[in-house]
Amino acid sequence: MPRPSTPILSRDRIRAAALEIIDRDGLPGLSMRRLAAELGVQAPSLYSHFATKDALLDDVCDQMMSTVDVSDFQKADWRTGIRTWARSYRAALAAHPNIVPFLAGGPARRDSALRVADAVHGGLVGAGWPPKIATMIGASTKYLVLGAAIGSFSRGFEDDARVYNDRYPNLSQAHRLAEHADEIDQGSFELALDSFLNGLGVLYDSVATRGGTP
Amino acid sequence: MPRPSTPILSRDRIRAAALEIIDRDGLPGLSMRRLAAELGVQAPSLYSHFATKDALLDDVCDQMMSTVDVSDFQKADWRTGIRTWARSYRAALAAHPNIVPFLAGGPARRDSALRVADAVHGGLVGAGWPPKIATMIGASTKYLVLGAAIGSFSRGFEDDARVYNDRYPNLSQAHRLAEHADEIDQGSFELALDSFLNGLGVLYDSVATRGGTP
DNA sequence: CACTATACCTAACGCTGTACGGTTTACGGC
DNA sequence: GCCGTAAACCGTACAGCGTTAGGTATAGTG
Repeated sequence: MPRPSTPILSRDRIRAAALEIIDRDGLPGLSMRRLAAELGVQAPSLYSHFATKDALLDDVCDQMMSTVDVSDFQKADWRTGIRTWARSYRAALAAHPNIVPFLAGGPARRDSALRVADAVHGGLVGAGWPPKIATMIGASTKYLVLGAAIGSFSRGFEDDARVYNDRYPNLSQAHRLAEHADEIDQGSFELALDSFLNGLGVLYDSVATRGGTP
Repeated sequence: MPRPSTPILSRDRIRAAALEIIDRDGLPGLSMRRLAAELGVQAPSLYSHFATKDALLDDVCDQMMSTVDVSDFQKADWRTGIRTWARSYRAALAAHPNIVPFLAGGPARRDSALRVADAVHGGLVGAGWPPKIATMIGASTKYLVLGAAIGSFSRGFEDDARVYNDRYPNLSQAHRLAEHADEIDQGSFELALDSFLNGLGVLYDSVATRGGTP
């Protein structure tokens, strides 16, 4: 079966199938053969559309990042800009947590990542932050989002209460974390974001160079 | 060459060699065969000491986490407790950044991780934080540290200035980030930690149940 | 001195990413 | 309408992966 009359594959279809497998079976569950099988095709055929597996994963990540919203840096004050950015960023990663370890490792040279970095830095400097600090605020926020996406805190604990009772008296309730994992993870993220922004507010008053939107 | 008169391998030696390879060649650079070769041994021999590769990596992580310092939760106020914990945590990860994606993915059921979680939660509750918020503070801090360790912000940018100038005006200086990567990453982490703690201070005054060390 | 557990070995299985070359079809130019 | 080229599949194959099974000689134990 050589070249088919209407193409079976397309970059979009491959991307979508790959993301589906990753969501369902985890990052190690994705192999080129399994992906190909799911698409009704042989593994090497995928290489007509993507140079390597990593290139495919890069593309999947790029697609995810395109939903990150940095528009508030131009429409609102810097706090709202950061908040909207961070929340949409986290939401994008939380929707596909299994790919985050790959995404986090890769460089920021992808187009969509640069688009975001540009908007963030521009927004902060425009609001009066010194460039050096603006860079660090961008980095800090990224840390928070990546960390929240990669290390679902609550899911790390066993459900079995007996593990904790004897030796870790302060963790006597830890086995119940898993039940409310999502709420706790989300609450922790919001707490961190709020506290971070509050703390930045104090700094802003002492270093901002011109009166942007405080 | 069957059983040697004096053992060639030991869990310690294997762990150390594995970490060395990971630091030098990255996480994908570690294979059981290469590790064995470096130890002057055949790959299956390693399975006399570790059940699987993941078990070995778990052990490496556990060893790294043993240097995390939570003693200030008992010796000082909660801010200092968090600060010392977060800094030693970050330092432990920054010393071996290549293993962080694995470490972050794994569960928190390892002994050293539970020891830390217990001390953190106990320290915060003891200082007057409501248990629910104490949990979230622990999670938030972990997010920050993991994110800072996994996503070295500055290293994500190309050195080539031309990449940015045309399309990303706000990133005109981005190519110089790599030069000062370490300082910027450290500075960003400290900025986030400071702001986070400052923000928490405000919250503390309104929710703490008894007057710990404010 | 015999017995067993240990700590290495070799061989092999099924899996991985991917390079190669073959085959048929779709498409643009004459 | 024919032809050359590029595209999009196929099958085969290779090196390397984690891991299992079974062999062998030594160390330690009764």
